[in-house]
Amino acid sequence: MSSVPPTLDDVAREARVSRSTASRAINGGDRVSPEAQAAVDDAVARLGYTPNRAARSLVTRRTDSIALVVPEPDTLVLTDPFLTGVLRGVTDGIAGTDLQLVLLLNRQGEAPGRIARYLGSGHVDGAIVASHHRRDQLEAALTRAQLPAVFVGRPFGDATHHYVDVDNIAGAHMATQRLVDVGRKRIGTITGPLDMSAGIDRLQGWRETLEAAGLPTDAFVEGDFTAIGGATAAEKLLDEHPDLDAIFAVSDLMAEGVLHTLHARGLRVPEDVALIGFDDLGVAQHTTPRLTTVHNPVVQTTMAATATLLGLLAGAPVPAAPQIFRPYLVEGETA
Amino acid sequence: MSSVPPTLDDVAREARVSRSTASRAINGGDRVSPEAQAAVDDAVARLGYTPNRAARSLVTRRTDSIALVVPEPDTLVLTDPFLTGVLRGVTDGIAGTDLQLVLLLNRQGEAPGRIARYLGSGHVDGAIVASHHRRDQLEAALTRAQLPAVFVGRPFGDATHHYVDVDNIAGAHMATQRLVDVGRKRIGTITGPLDMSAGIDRLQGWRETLEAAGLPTDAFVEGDFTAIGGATAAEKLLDEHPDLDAIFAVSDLMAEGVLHTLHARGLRVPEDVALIGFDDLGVAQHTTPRLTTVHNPVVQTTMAATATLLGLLAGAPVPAAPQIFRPYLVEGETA
DNA sequence: TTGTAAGCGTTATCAT
DNA sequence: ATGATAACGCTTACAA
Repeated sequence: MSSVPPTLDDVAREARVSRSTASRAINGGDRVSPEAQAAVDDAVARLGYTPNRAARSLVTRRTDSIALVVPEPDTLVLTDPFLTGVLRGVTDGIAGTDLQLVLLLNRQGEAPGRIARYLGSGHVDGAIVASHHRRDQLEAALTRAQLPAVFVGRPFGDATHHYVDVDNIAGAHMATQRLVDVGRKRIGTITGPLDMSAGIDRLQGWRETLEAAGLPTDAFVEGDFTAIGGATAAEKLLDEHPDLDAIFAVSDLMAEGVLHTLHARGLRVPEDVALIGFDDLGVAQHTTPRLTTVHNPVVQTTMAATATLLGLLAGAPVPAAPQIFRPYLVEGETA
Repeated sequence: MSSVPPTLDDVAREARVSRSTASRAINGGDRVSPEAQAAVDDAVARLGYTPNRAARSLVTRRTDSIALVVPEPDTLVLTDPFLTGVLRGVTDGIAGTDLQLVLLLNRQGEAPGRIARYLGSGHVDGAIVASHHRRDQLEAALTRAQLPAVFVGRPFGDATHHYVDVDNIAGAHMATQRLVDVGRKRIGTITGPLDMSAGIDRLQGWRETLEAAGLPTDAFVEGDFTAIGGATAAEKLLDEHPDLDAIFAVSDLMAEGVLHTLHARGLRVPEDVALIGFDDLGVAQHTTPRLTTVHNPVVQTTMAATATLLGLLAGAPVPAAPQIFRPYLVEGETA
């Protein structure tokens, strides 16, 4: 009942072995006699011993923890189902391991660099990066720190970073093609942030599809992946292009906002304006009318990223190419 | 460009001072000459030095990190806006500090005790516990470990743990009273898990209000805070009590499920059955019709919990009583 | 198989 | 104000 936690020395004393033997018994038990092993196990149980990670990490140079980095300037993203999916993917991905998850979020009005500094100072063995913007200097920091890392979503720099992604271009193509197929001629889009690869790629998918169909590609407004942002962008888009008969909002949250704007303007969906979203992470099923969308396998994607990171940490050979997951169209009532 | 990170010794050498002086200069700079300070600052910048936390923590016996513990057996809670709010509250609460956040989630089908063990072994300086169930032995583990901790939501054991809470009884009262006020006579409830204090308290608030109004308190079914669970519970509730003219679902997610069930049965809301939820964390505004609910100030509550924890860590005097935040009714179209 | 001893990178104590 | 020096709790050669 002492106030200070027991140390390895205490265990060794209790088990009447040397500290080294105790250590060996505790870590896998290689080269320890059955008797010693039993004695140590006993002592550990009696004392309620649990190794001091700081001390261990000091000598092993491992921390047994990984970071989930979300360098998102907007705290509201926490509300985004995408992030929830990422979190889920990472926790599922490290289930069964002894790894701890350290959450590195950008903080309200905080000087940049804190995250980079943290990553650089050996407090974690590796990192999963999600919701990554072009401007944050994470990629450079990661390279500098030589920290094993896997991005969820294609990073920007030279192809030195590992990543896993959903095929955003294909997804945007599916969505846009659907609108073309149902006979829409004037198809606008509300993009994601254009400093994120998901934003860029989905815009590209939309544009290429329209070009292939011989339709105009001038109607787009940049959005921010939030519902309110989607509503606002829709106002702008409709003001500039009142003749639109379809909108592809590249996230369901934004599509929800668009729905709101369309409703406010008395436009019927899909009769007047067809609408299609992207993500299918729970939001689409709950809108009225139910949103047609493109399923984004985030959990799967993030689990793959985590698996890759674990491989990296284990010294596995570097995978040749990134894993790219395929999205698919989900029928709703809006397109 | 060496592969190993620079150590304090490197800095000291570079700055031409002793390691002790370097250390002092880095930590607050008490009792260091301006020259020495400058030299060290310079060296730190040149070398890109950042202290090794493990080493530091080994001697200071602090880890500069706190845990957010979510001992929730169901991984799906990650989707719950409540959790999102908690996460938000904690990150906001530690903004401006140097604290790191370690996320401790229950993992799919994992032996219990891992979290307790982790908390007990000095890897974090303190903990915020949310979504706590009676059965998990966290409280005991926390006491045993003498780890500073603050619960978000009243814990069960003897009153030894700090906590912050929303006044669930009052919130449930507001909701139920509203239903009474609009003339409903047969008011059922879908409770939260009854091994959680939020579940227990909201049920109590409902019951007391009905008793005071001279109405029956037999119509309740236990729910699980999820939308699907809410839908299922509503089926059961309506089967058992077809005469209900109002339902209080103690979370908006569950209320959403109830809405679905009512709709499926051709019951109009609020004409046939009035409905009121609890939380107001984004869900209520997006249902059709818009849900009447009770605002739950989670972010605020969790920030308070975090502030309390920081105080504890700083050795502040123990607050006499838990902070209890007050919910309030939010008008919608369903009651 | 076991134990001895040497660090891992910091901070803290105590002379100077 | 500064600098030796001794911990902190652990793992890991290396020797026995």
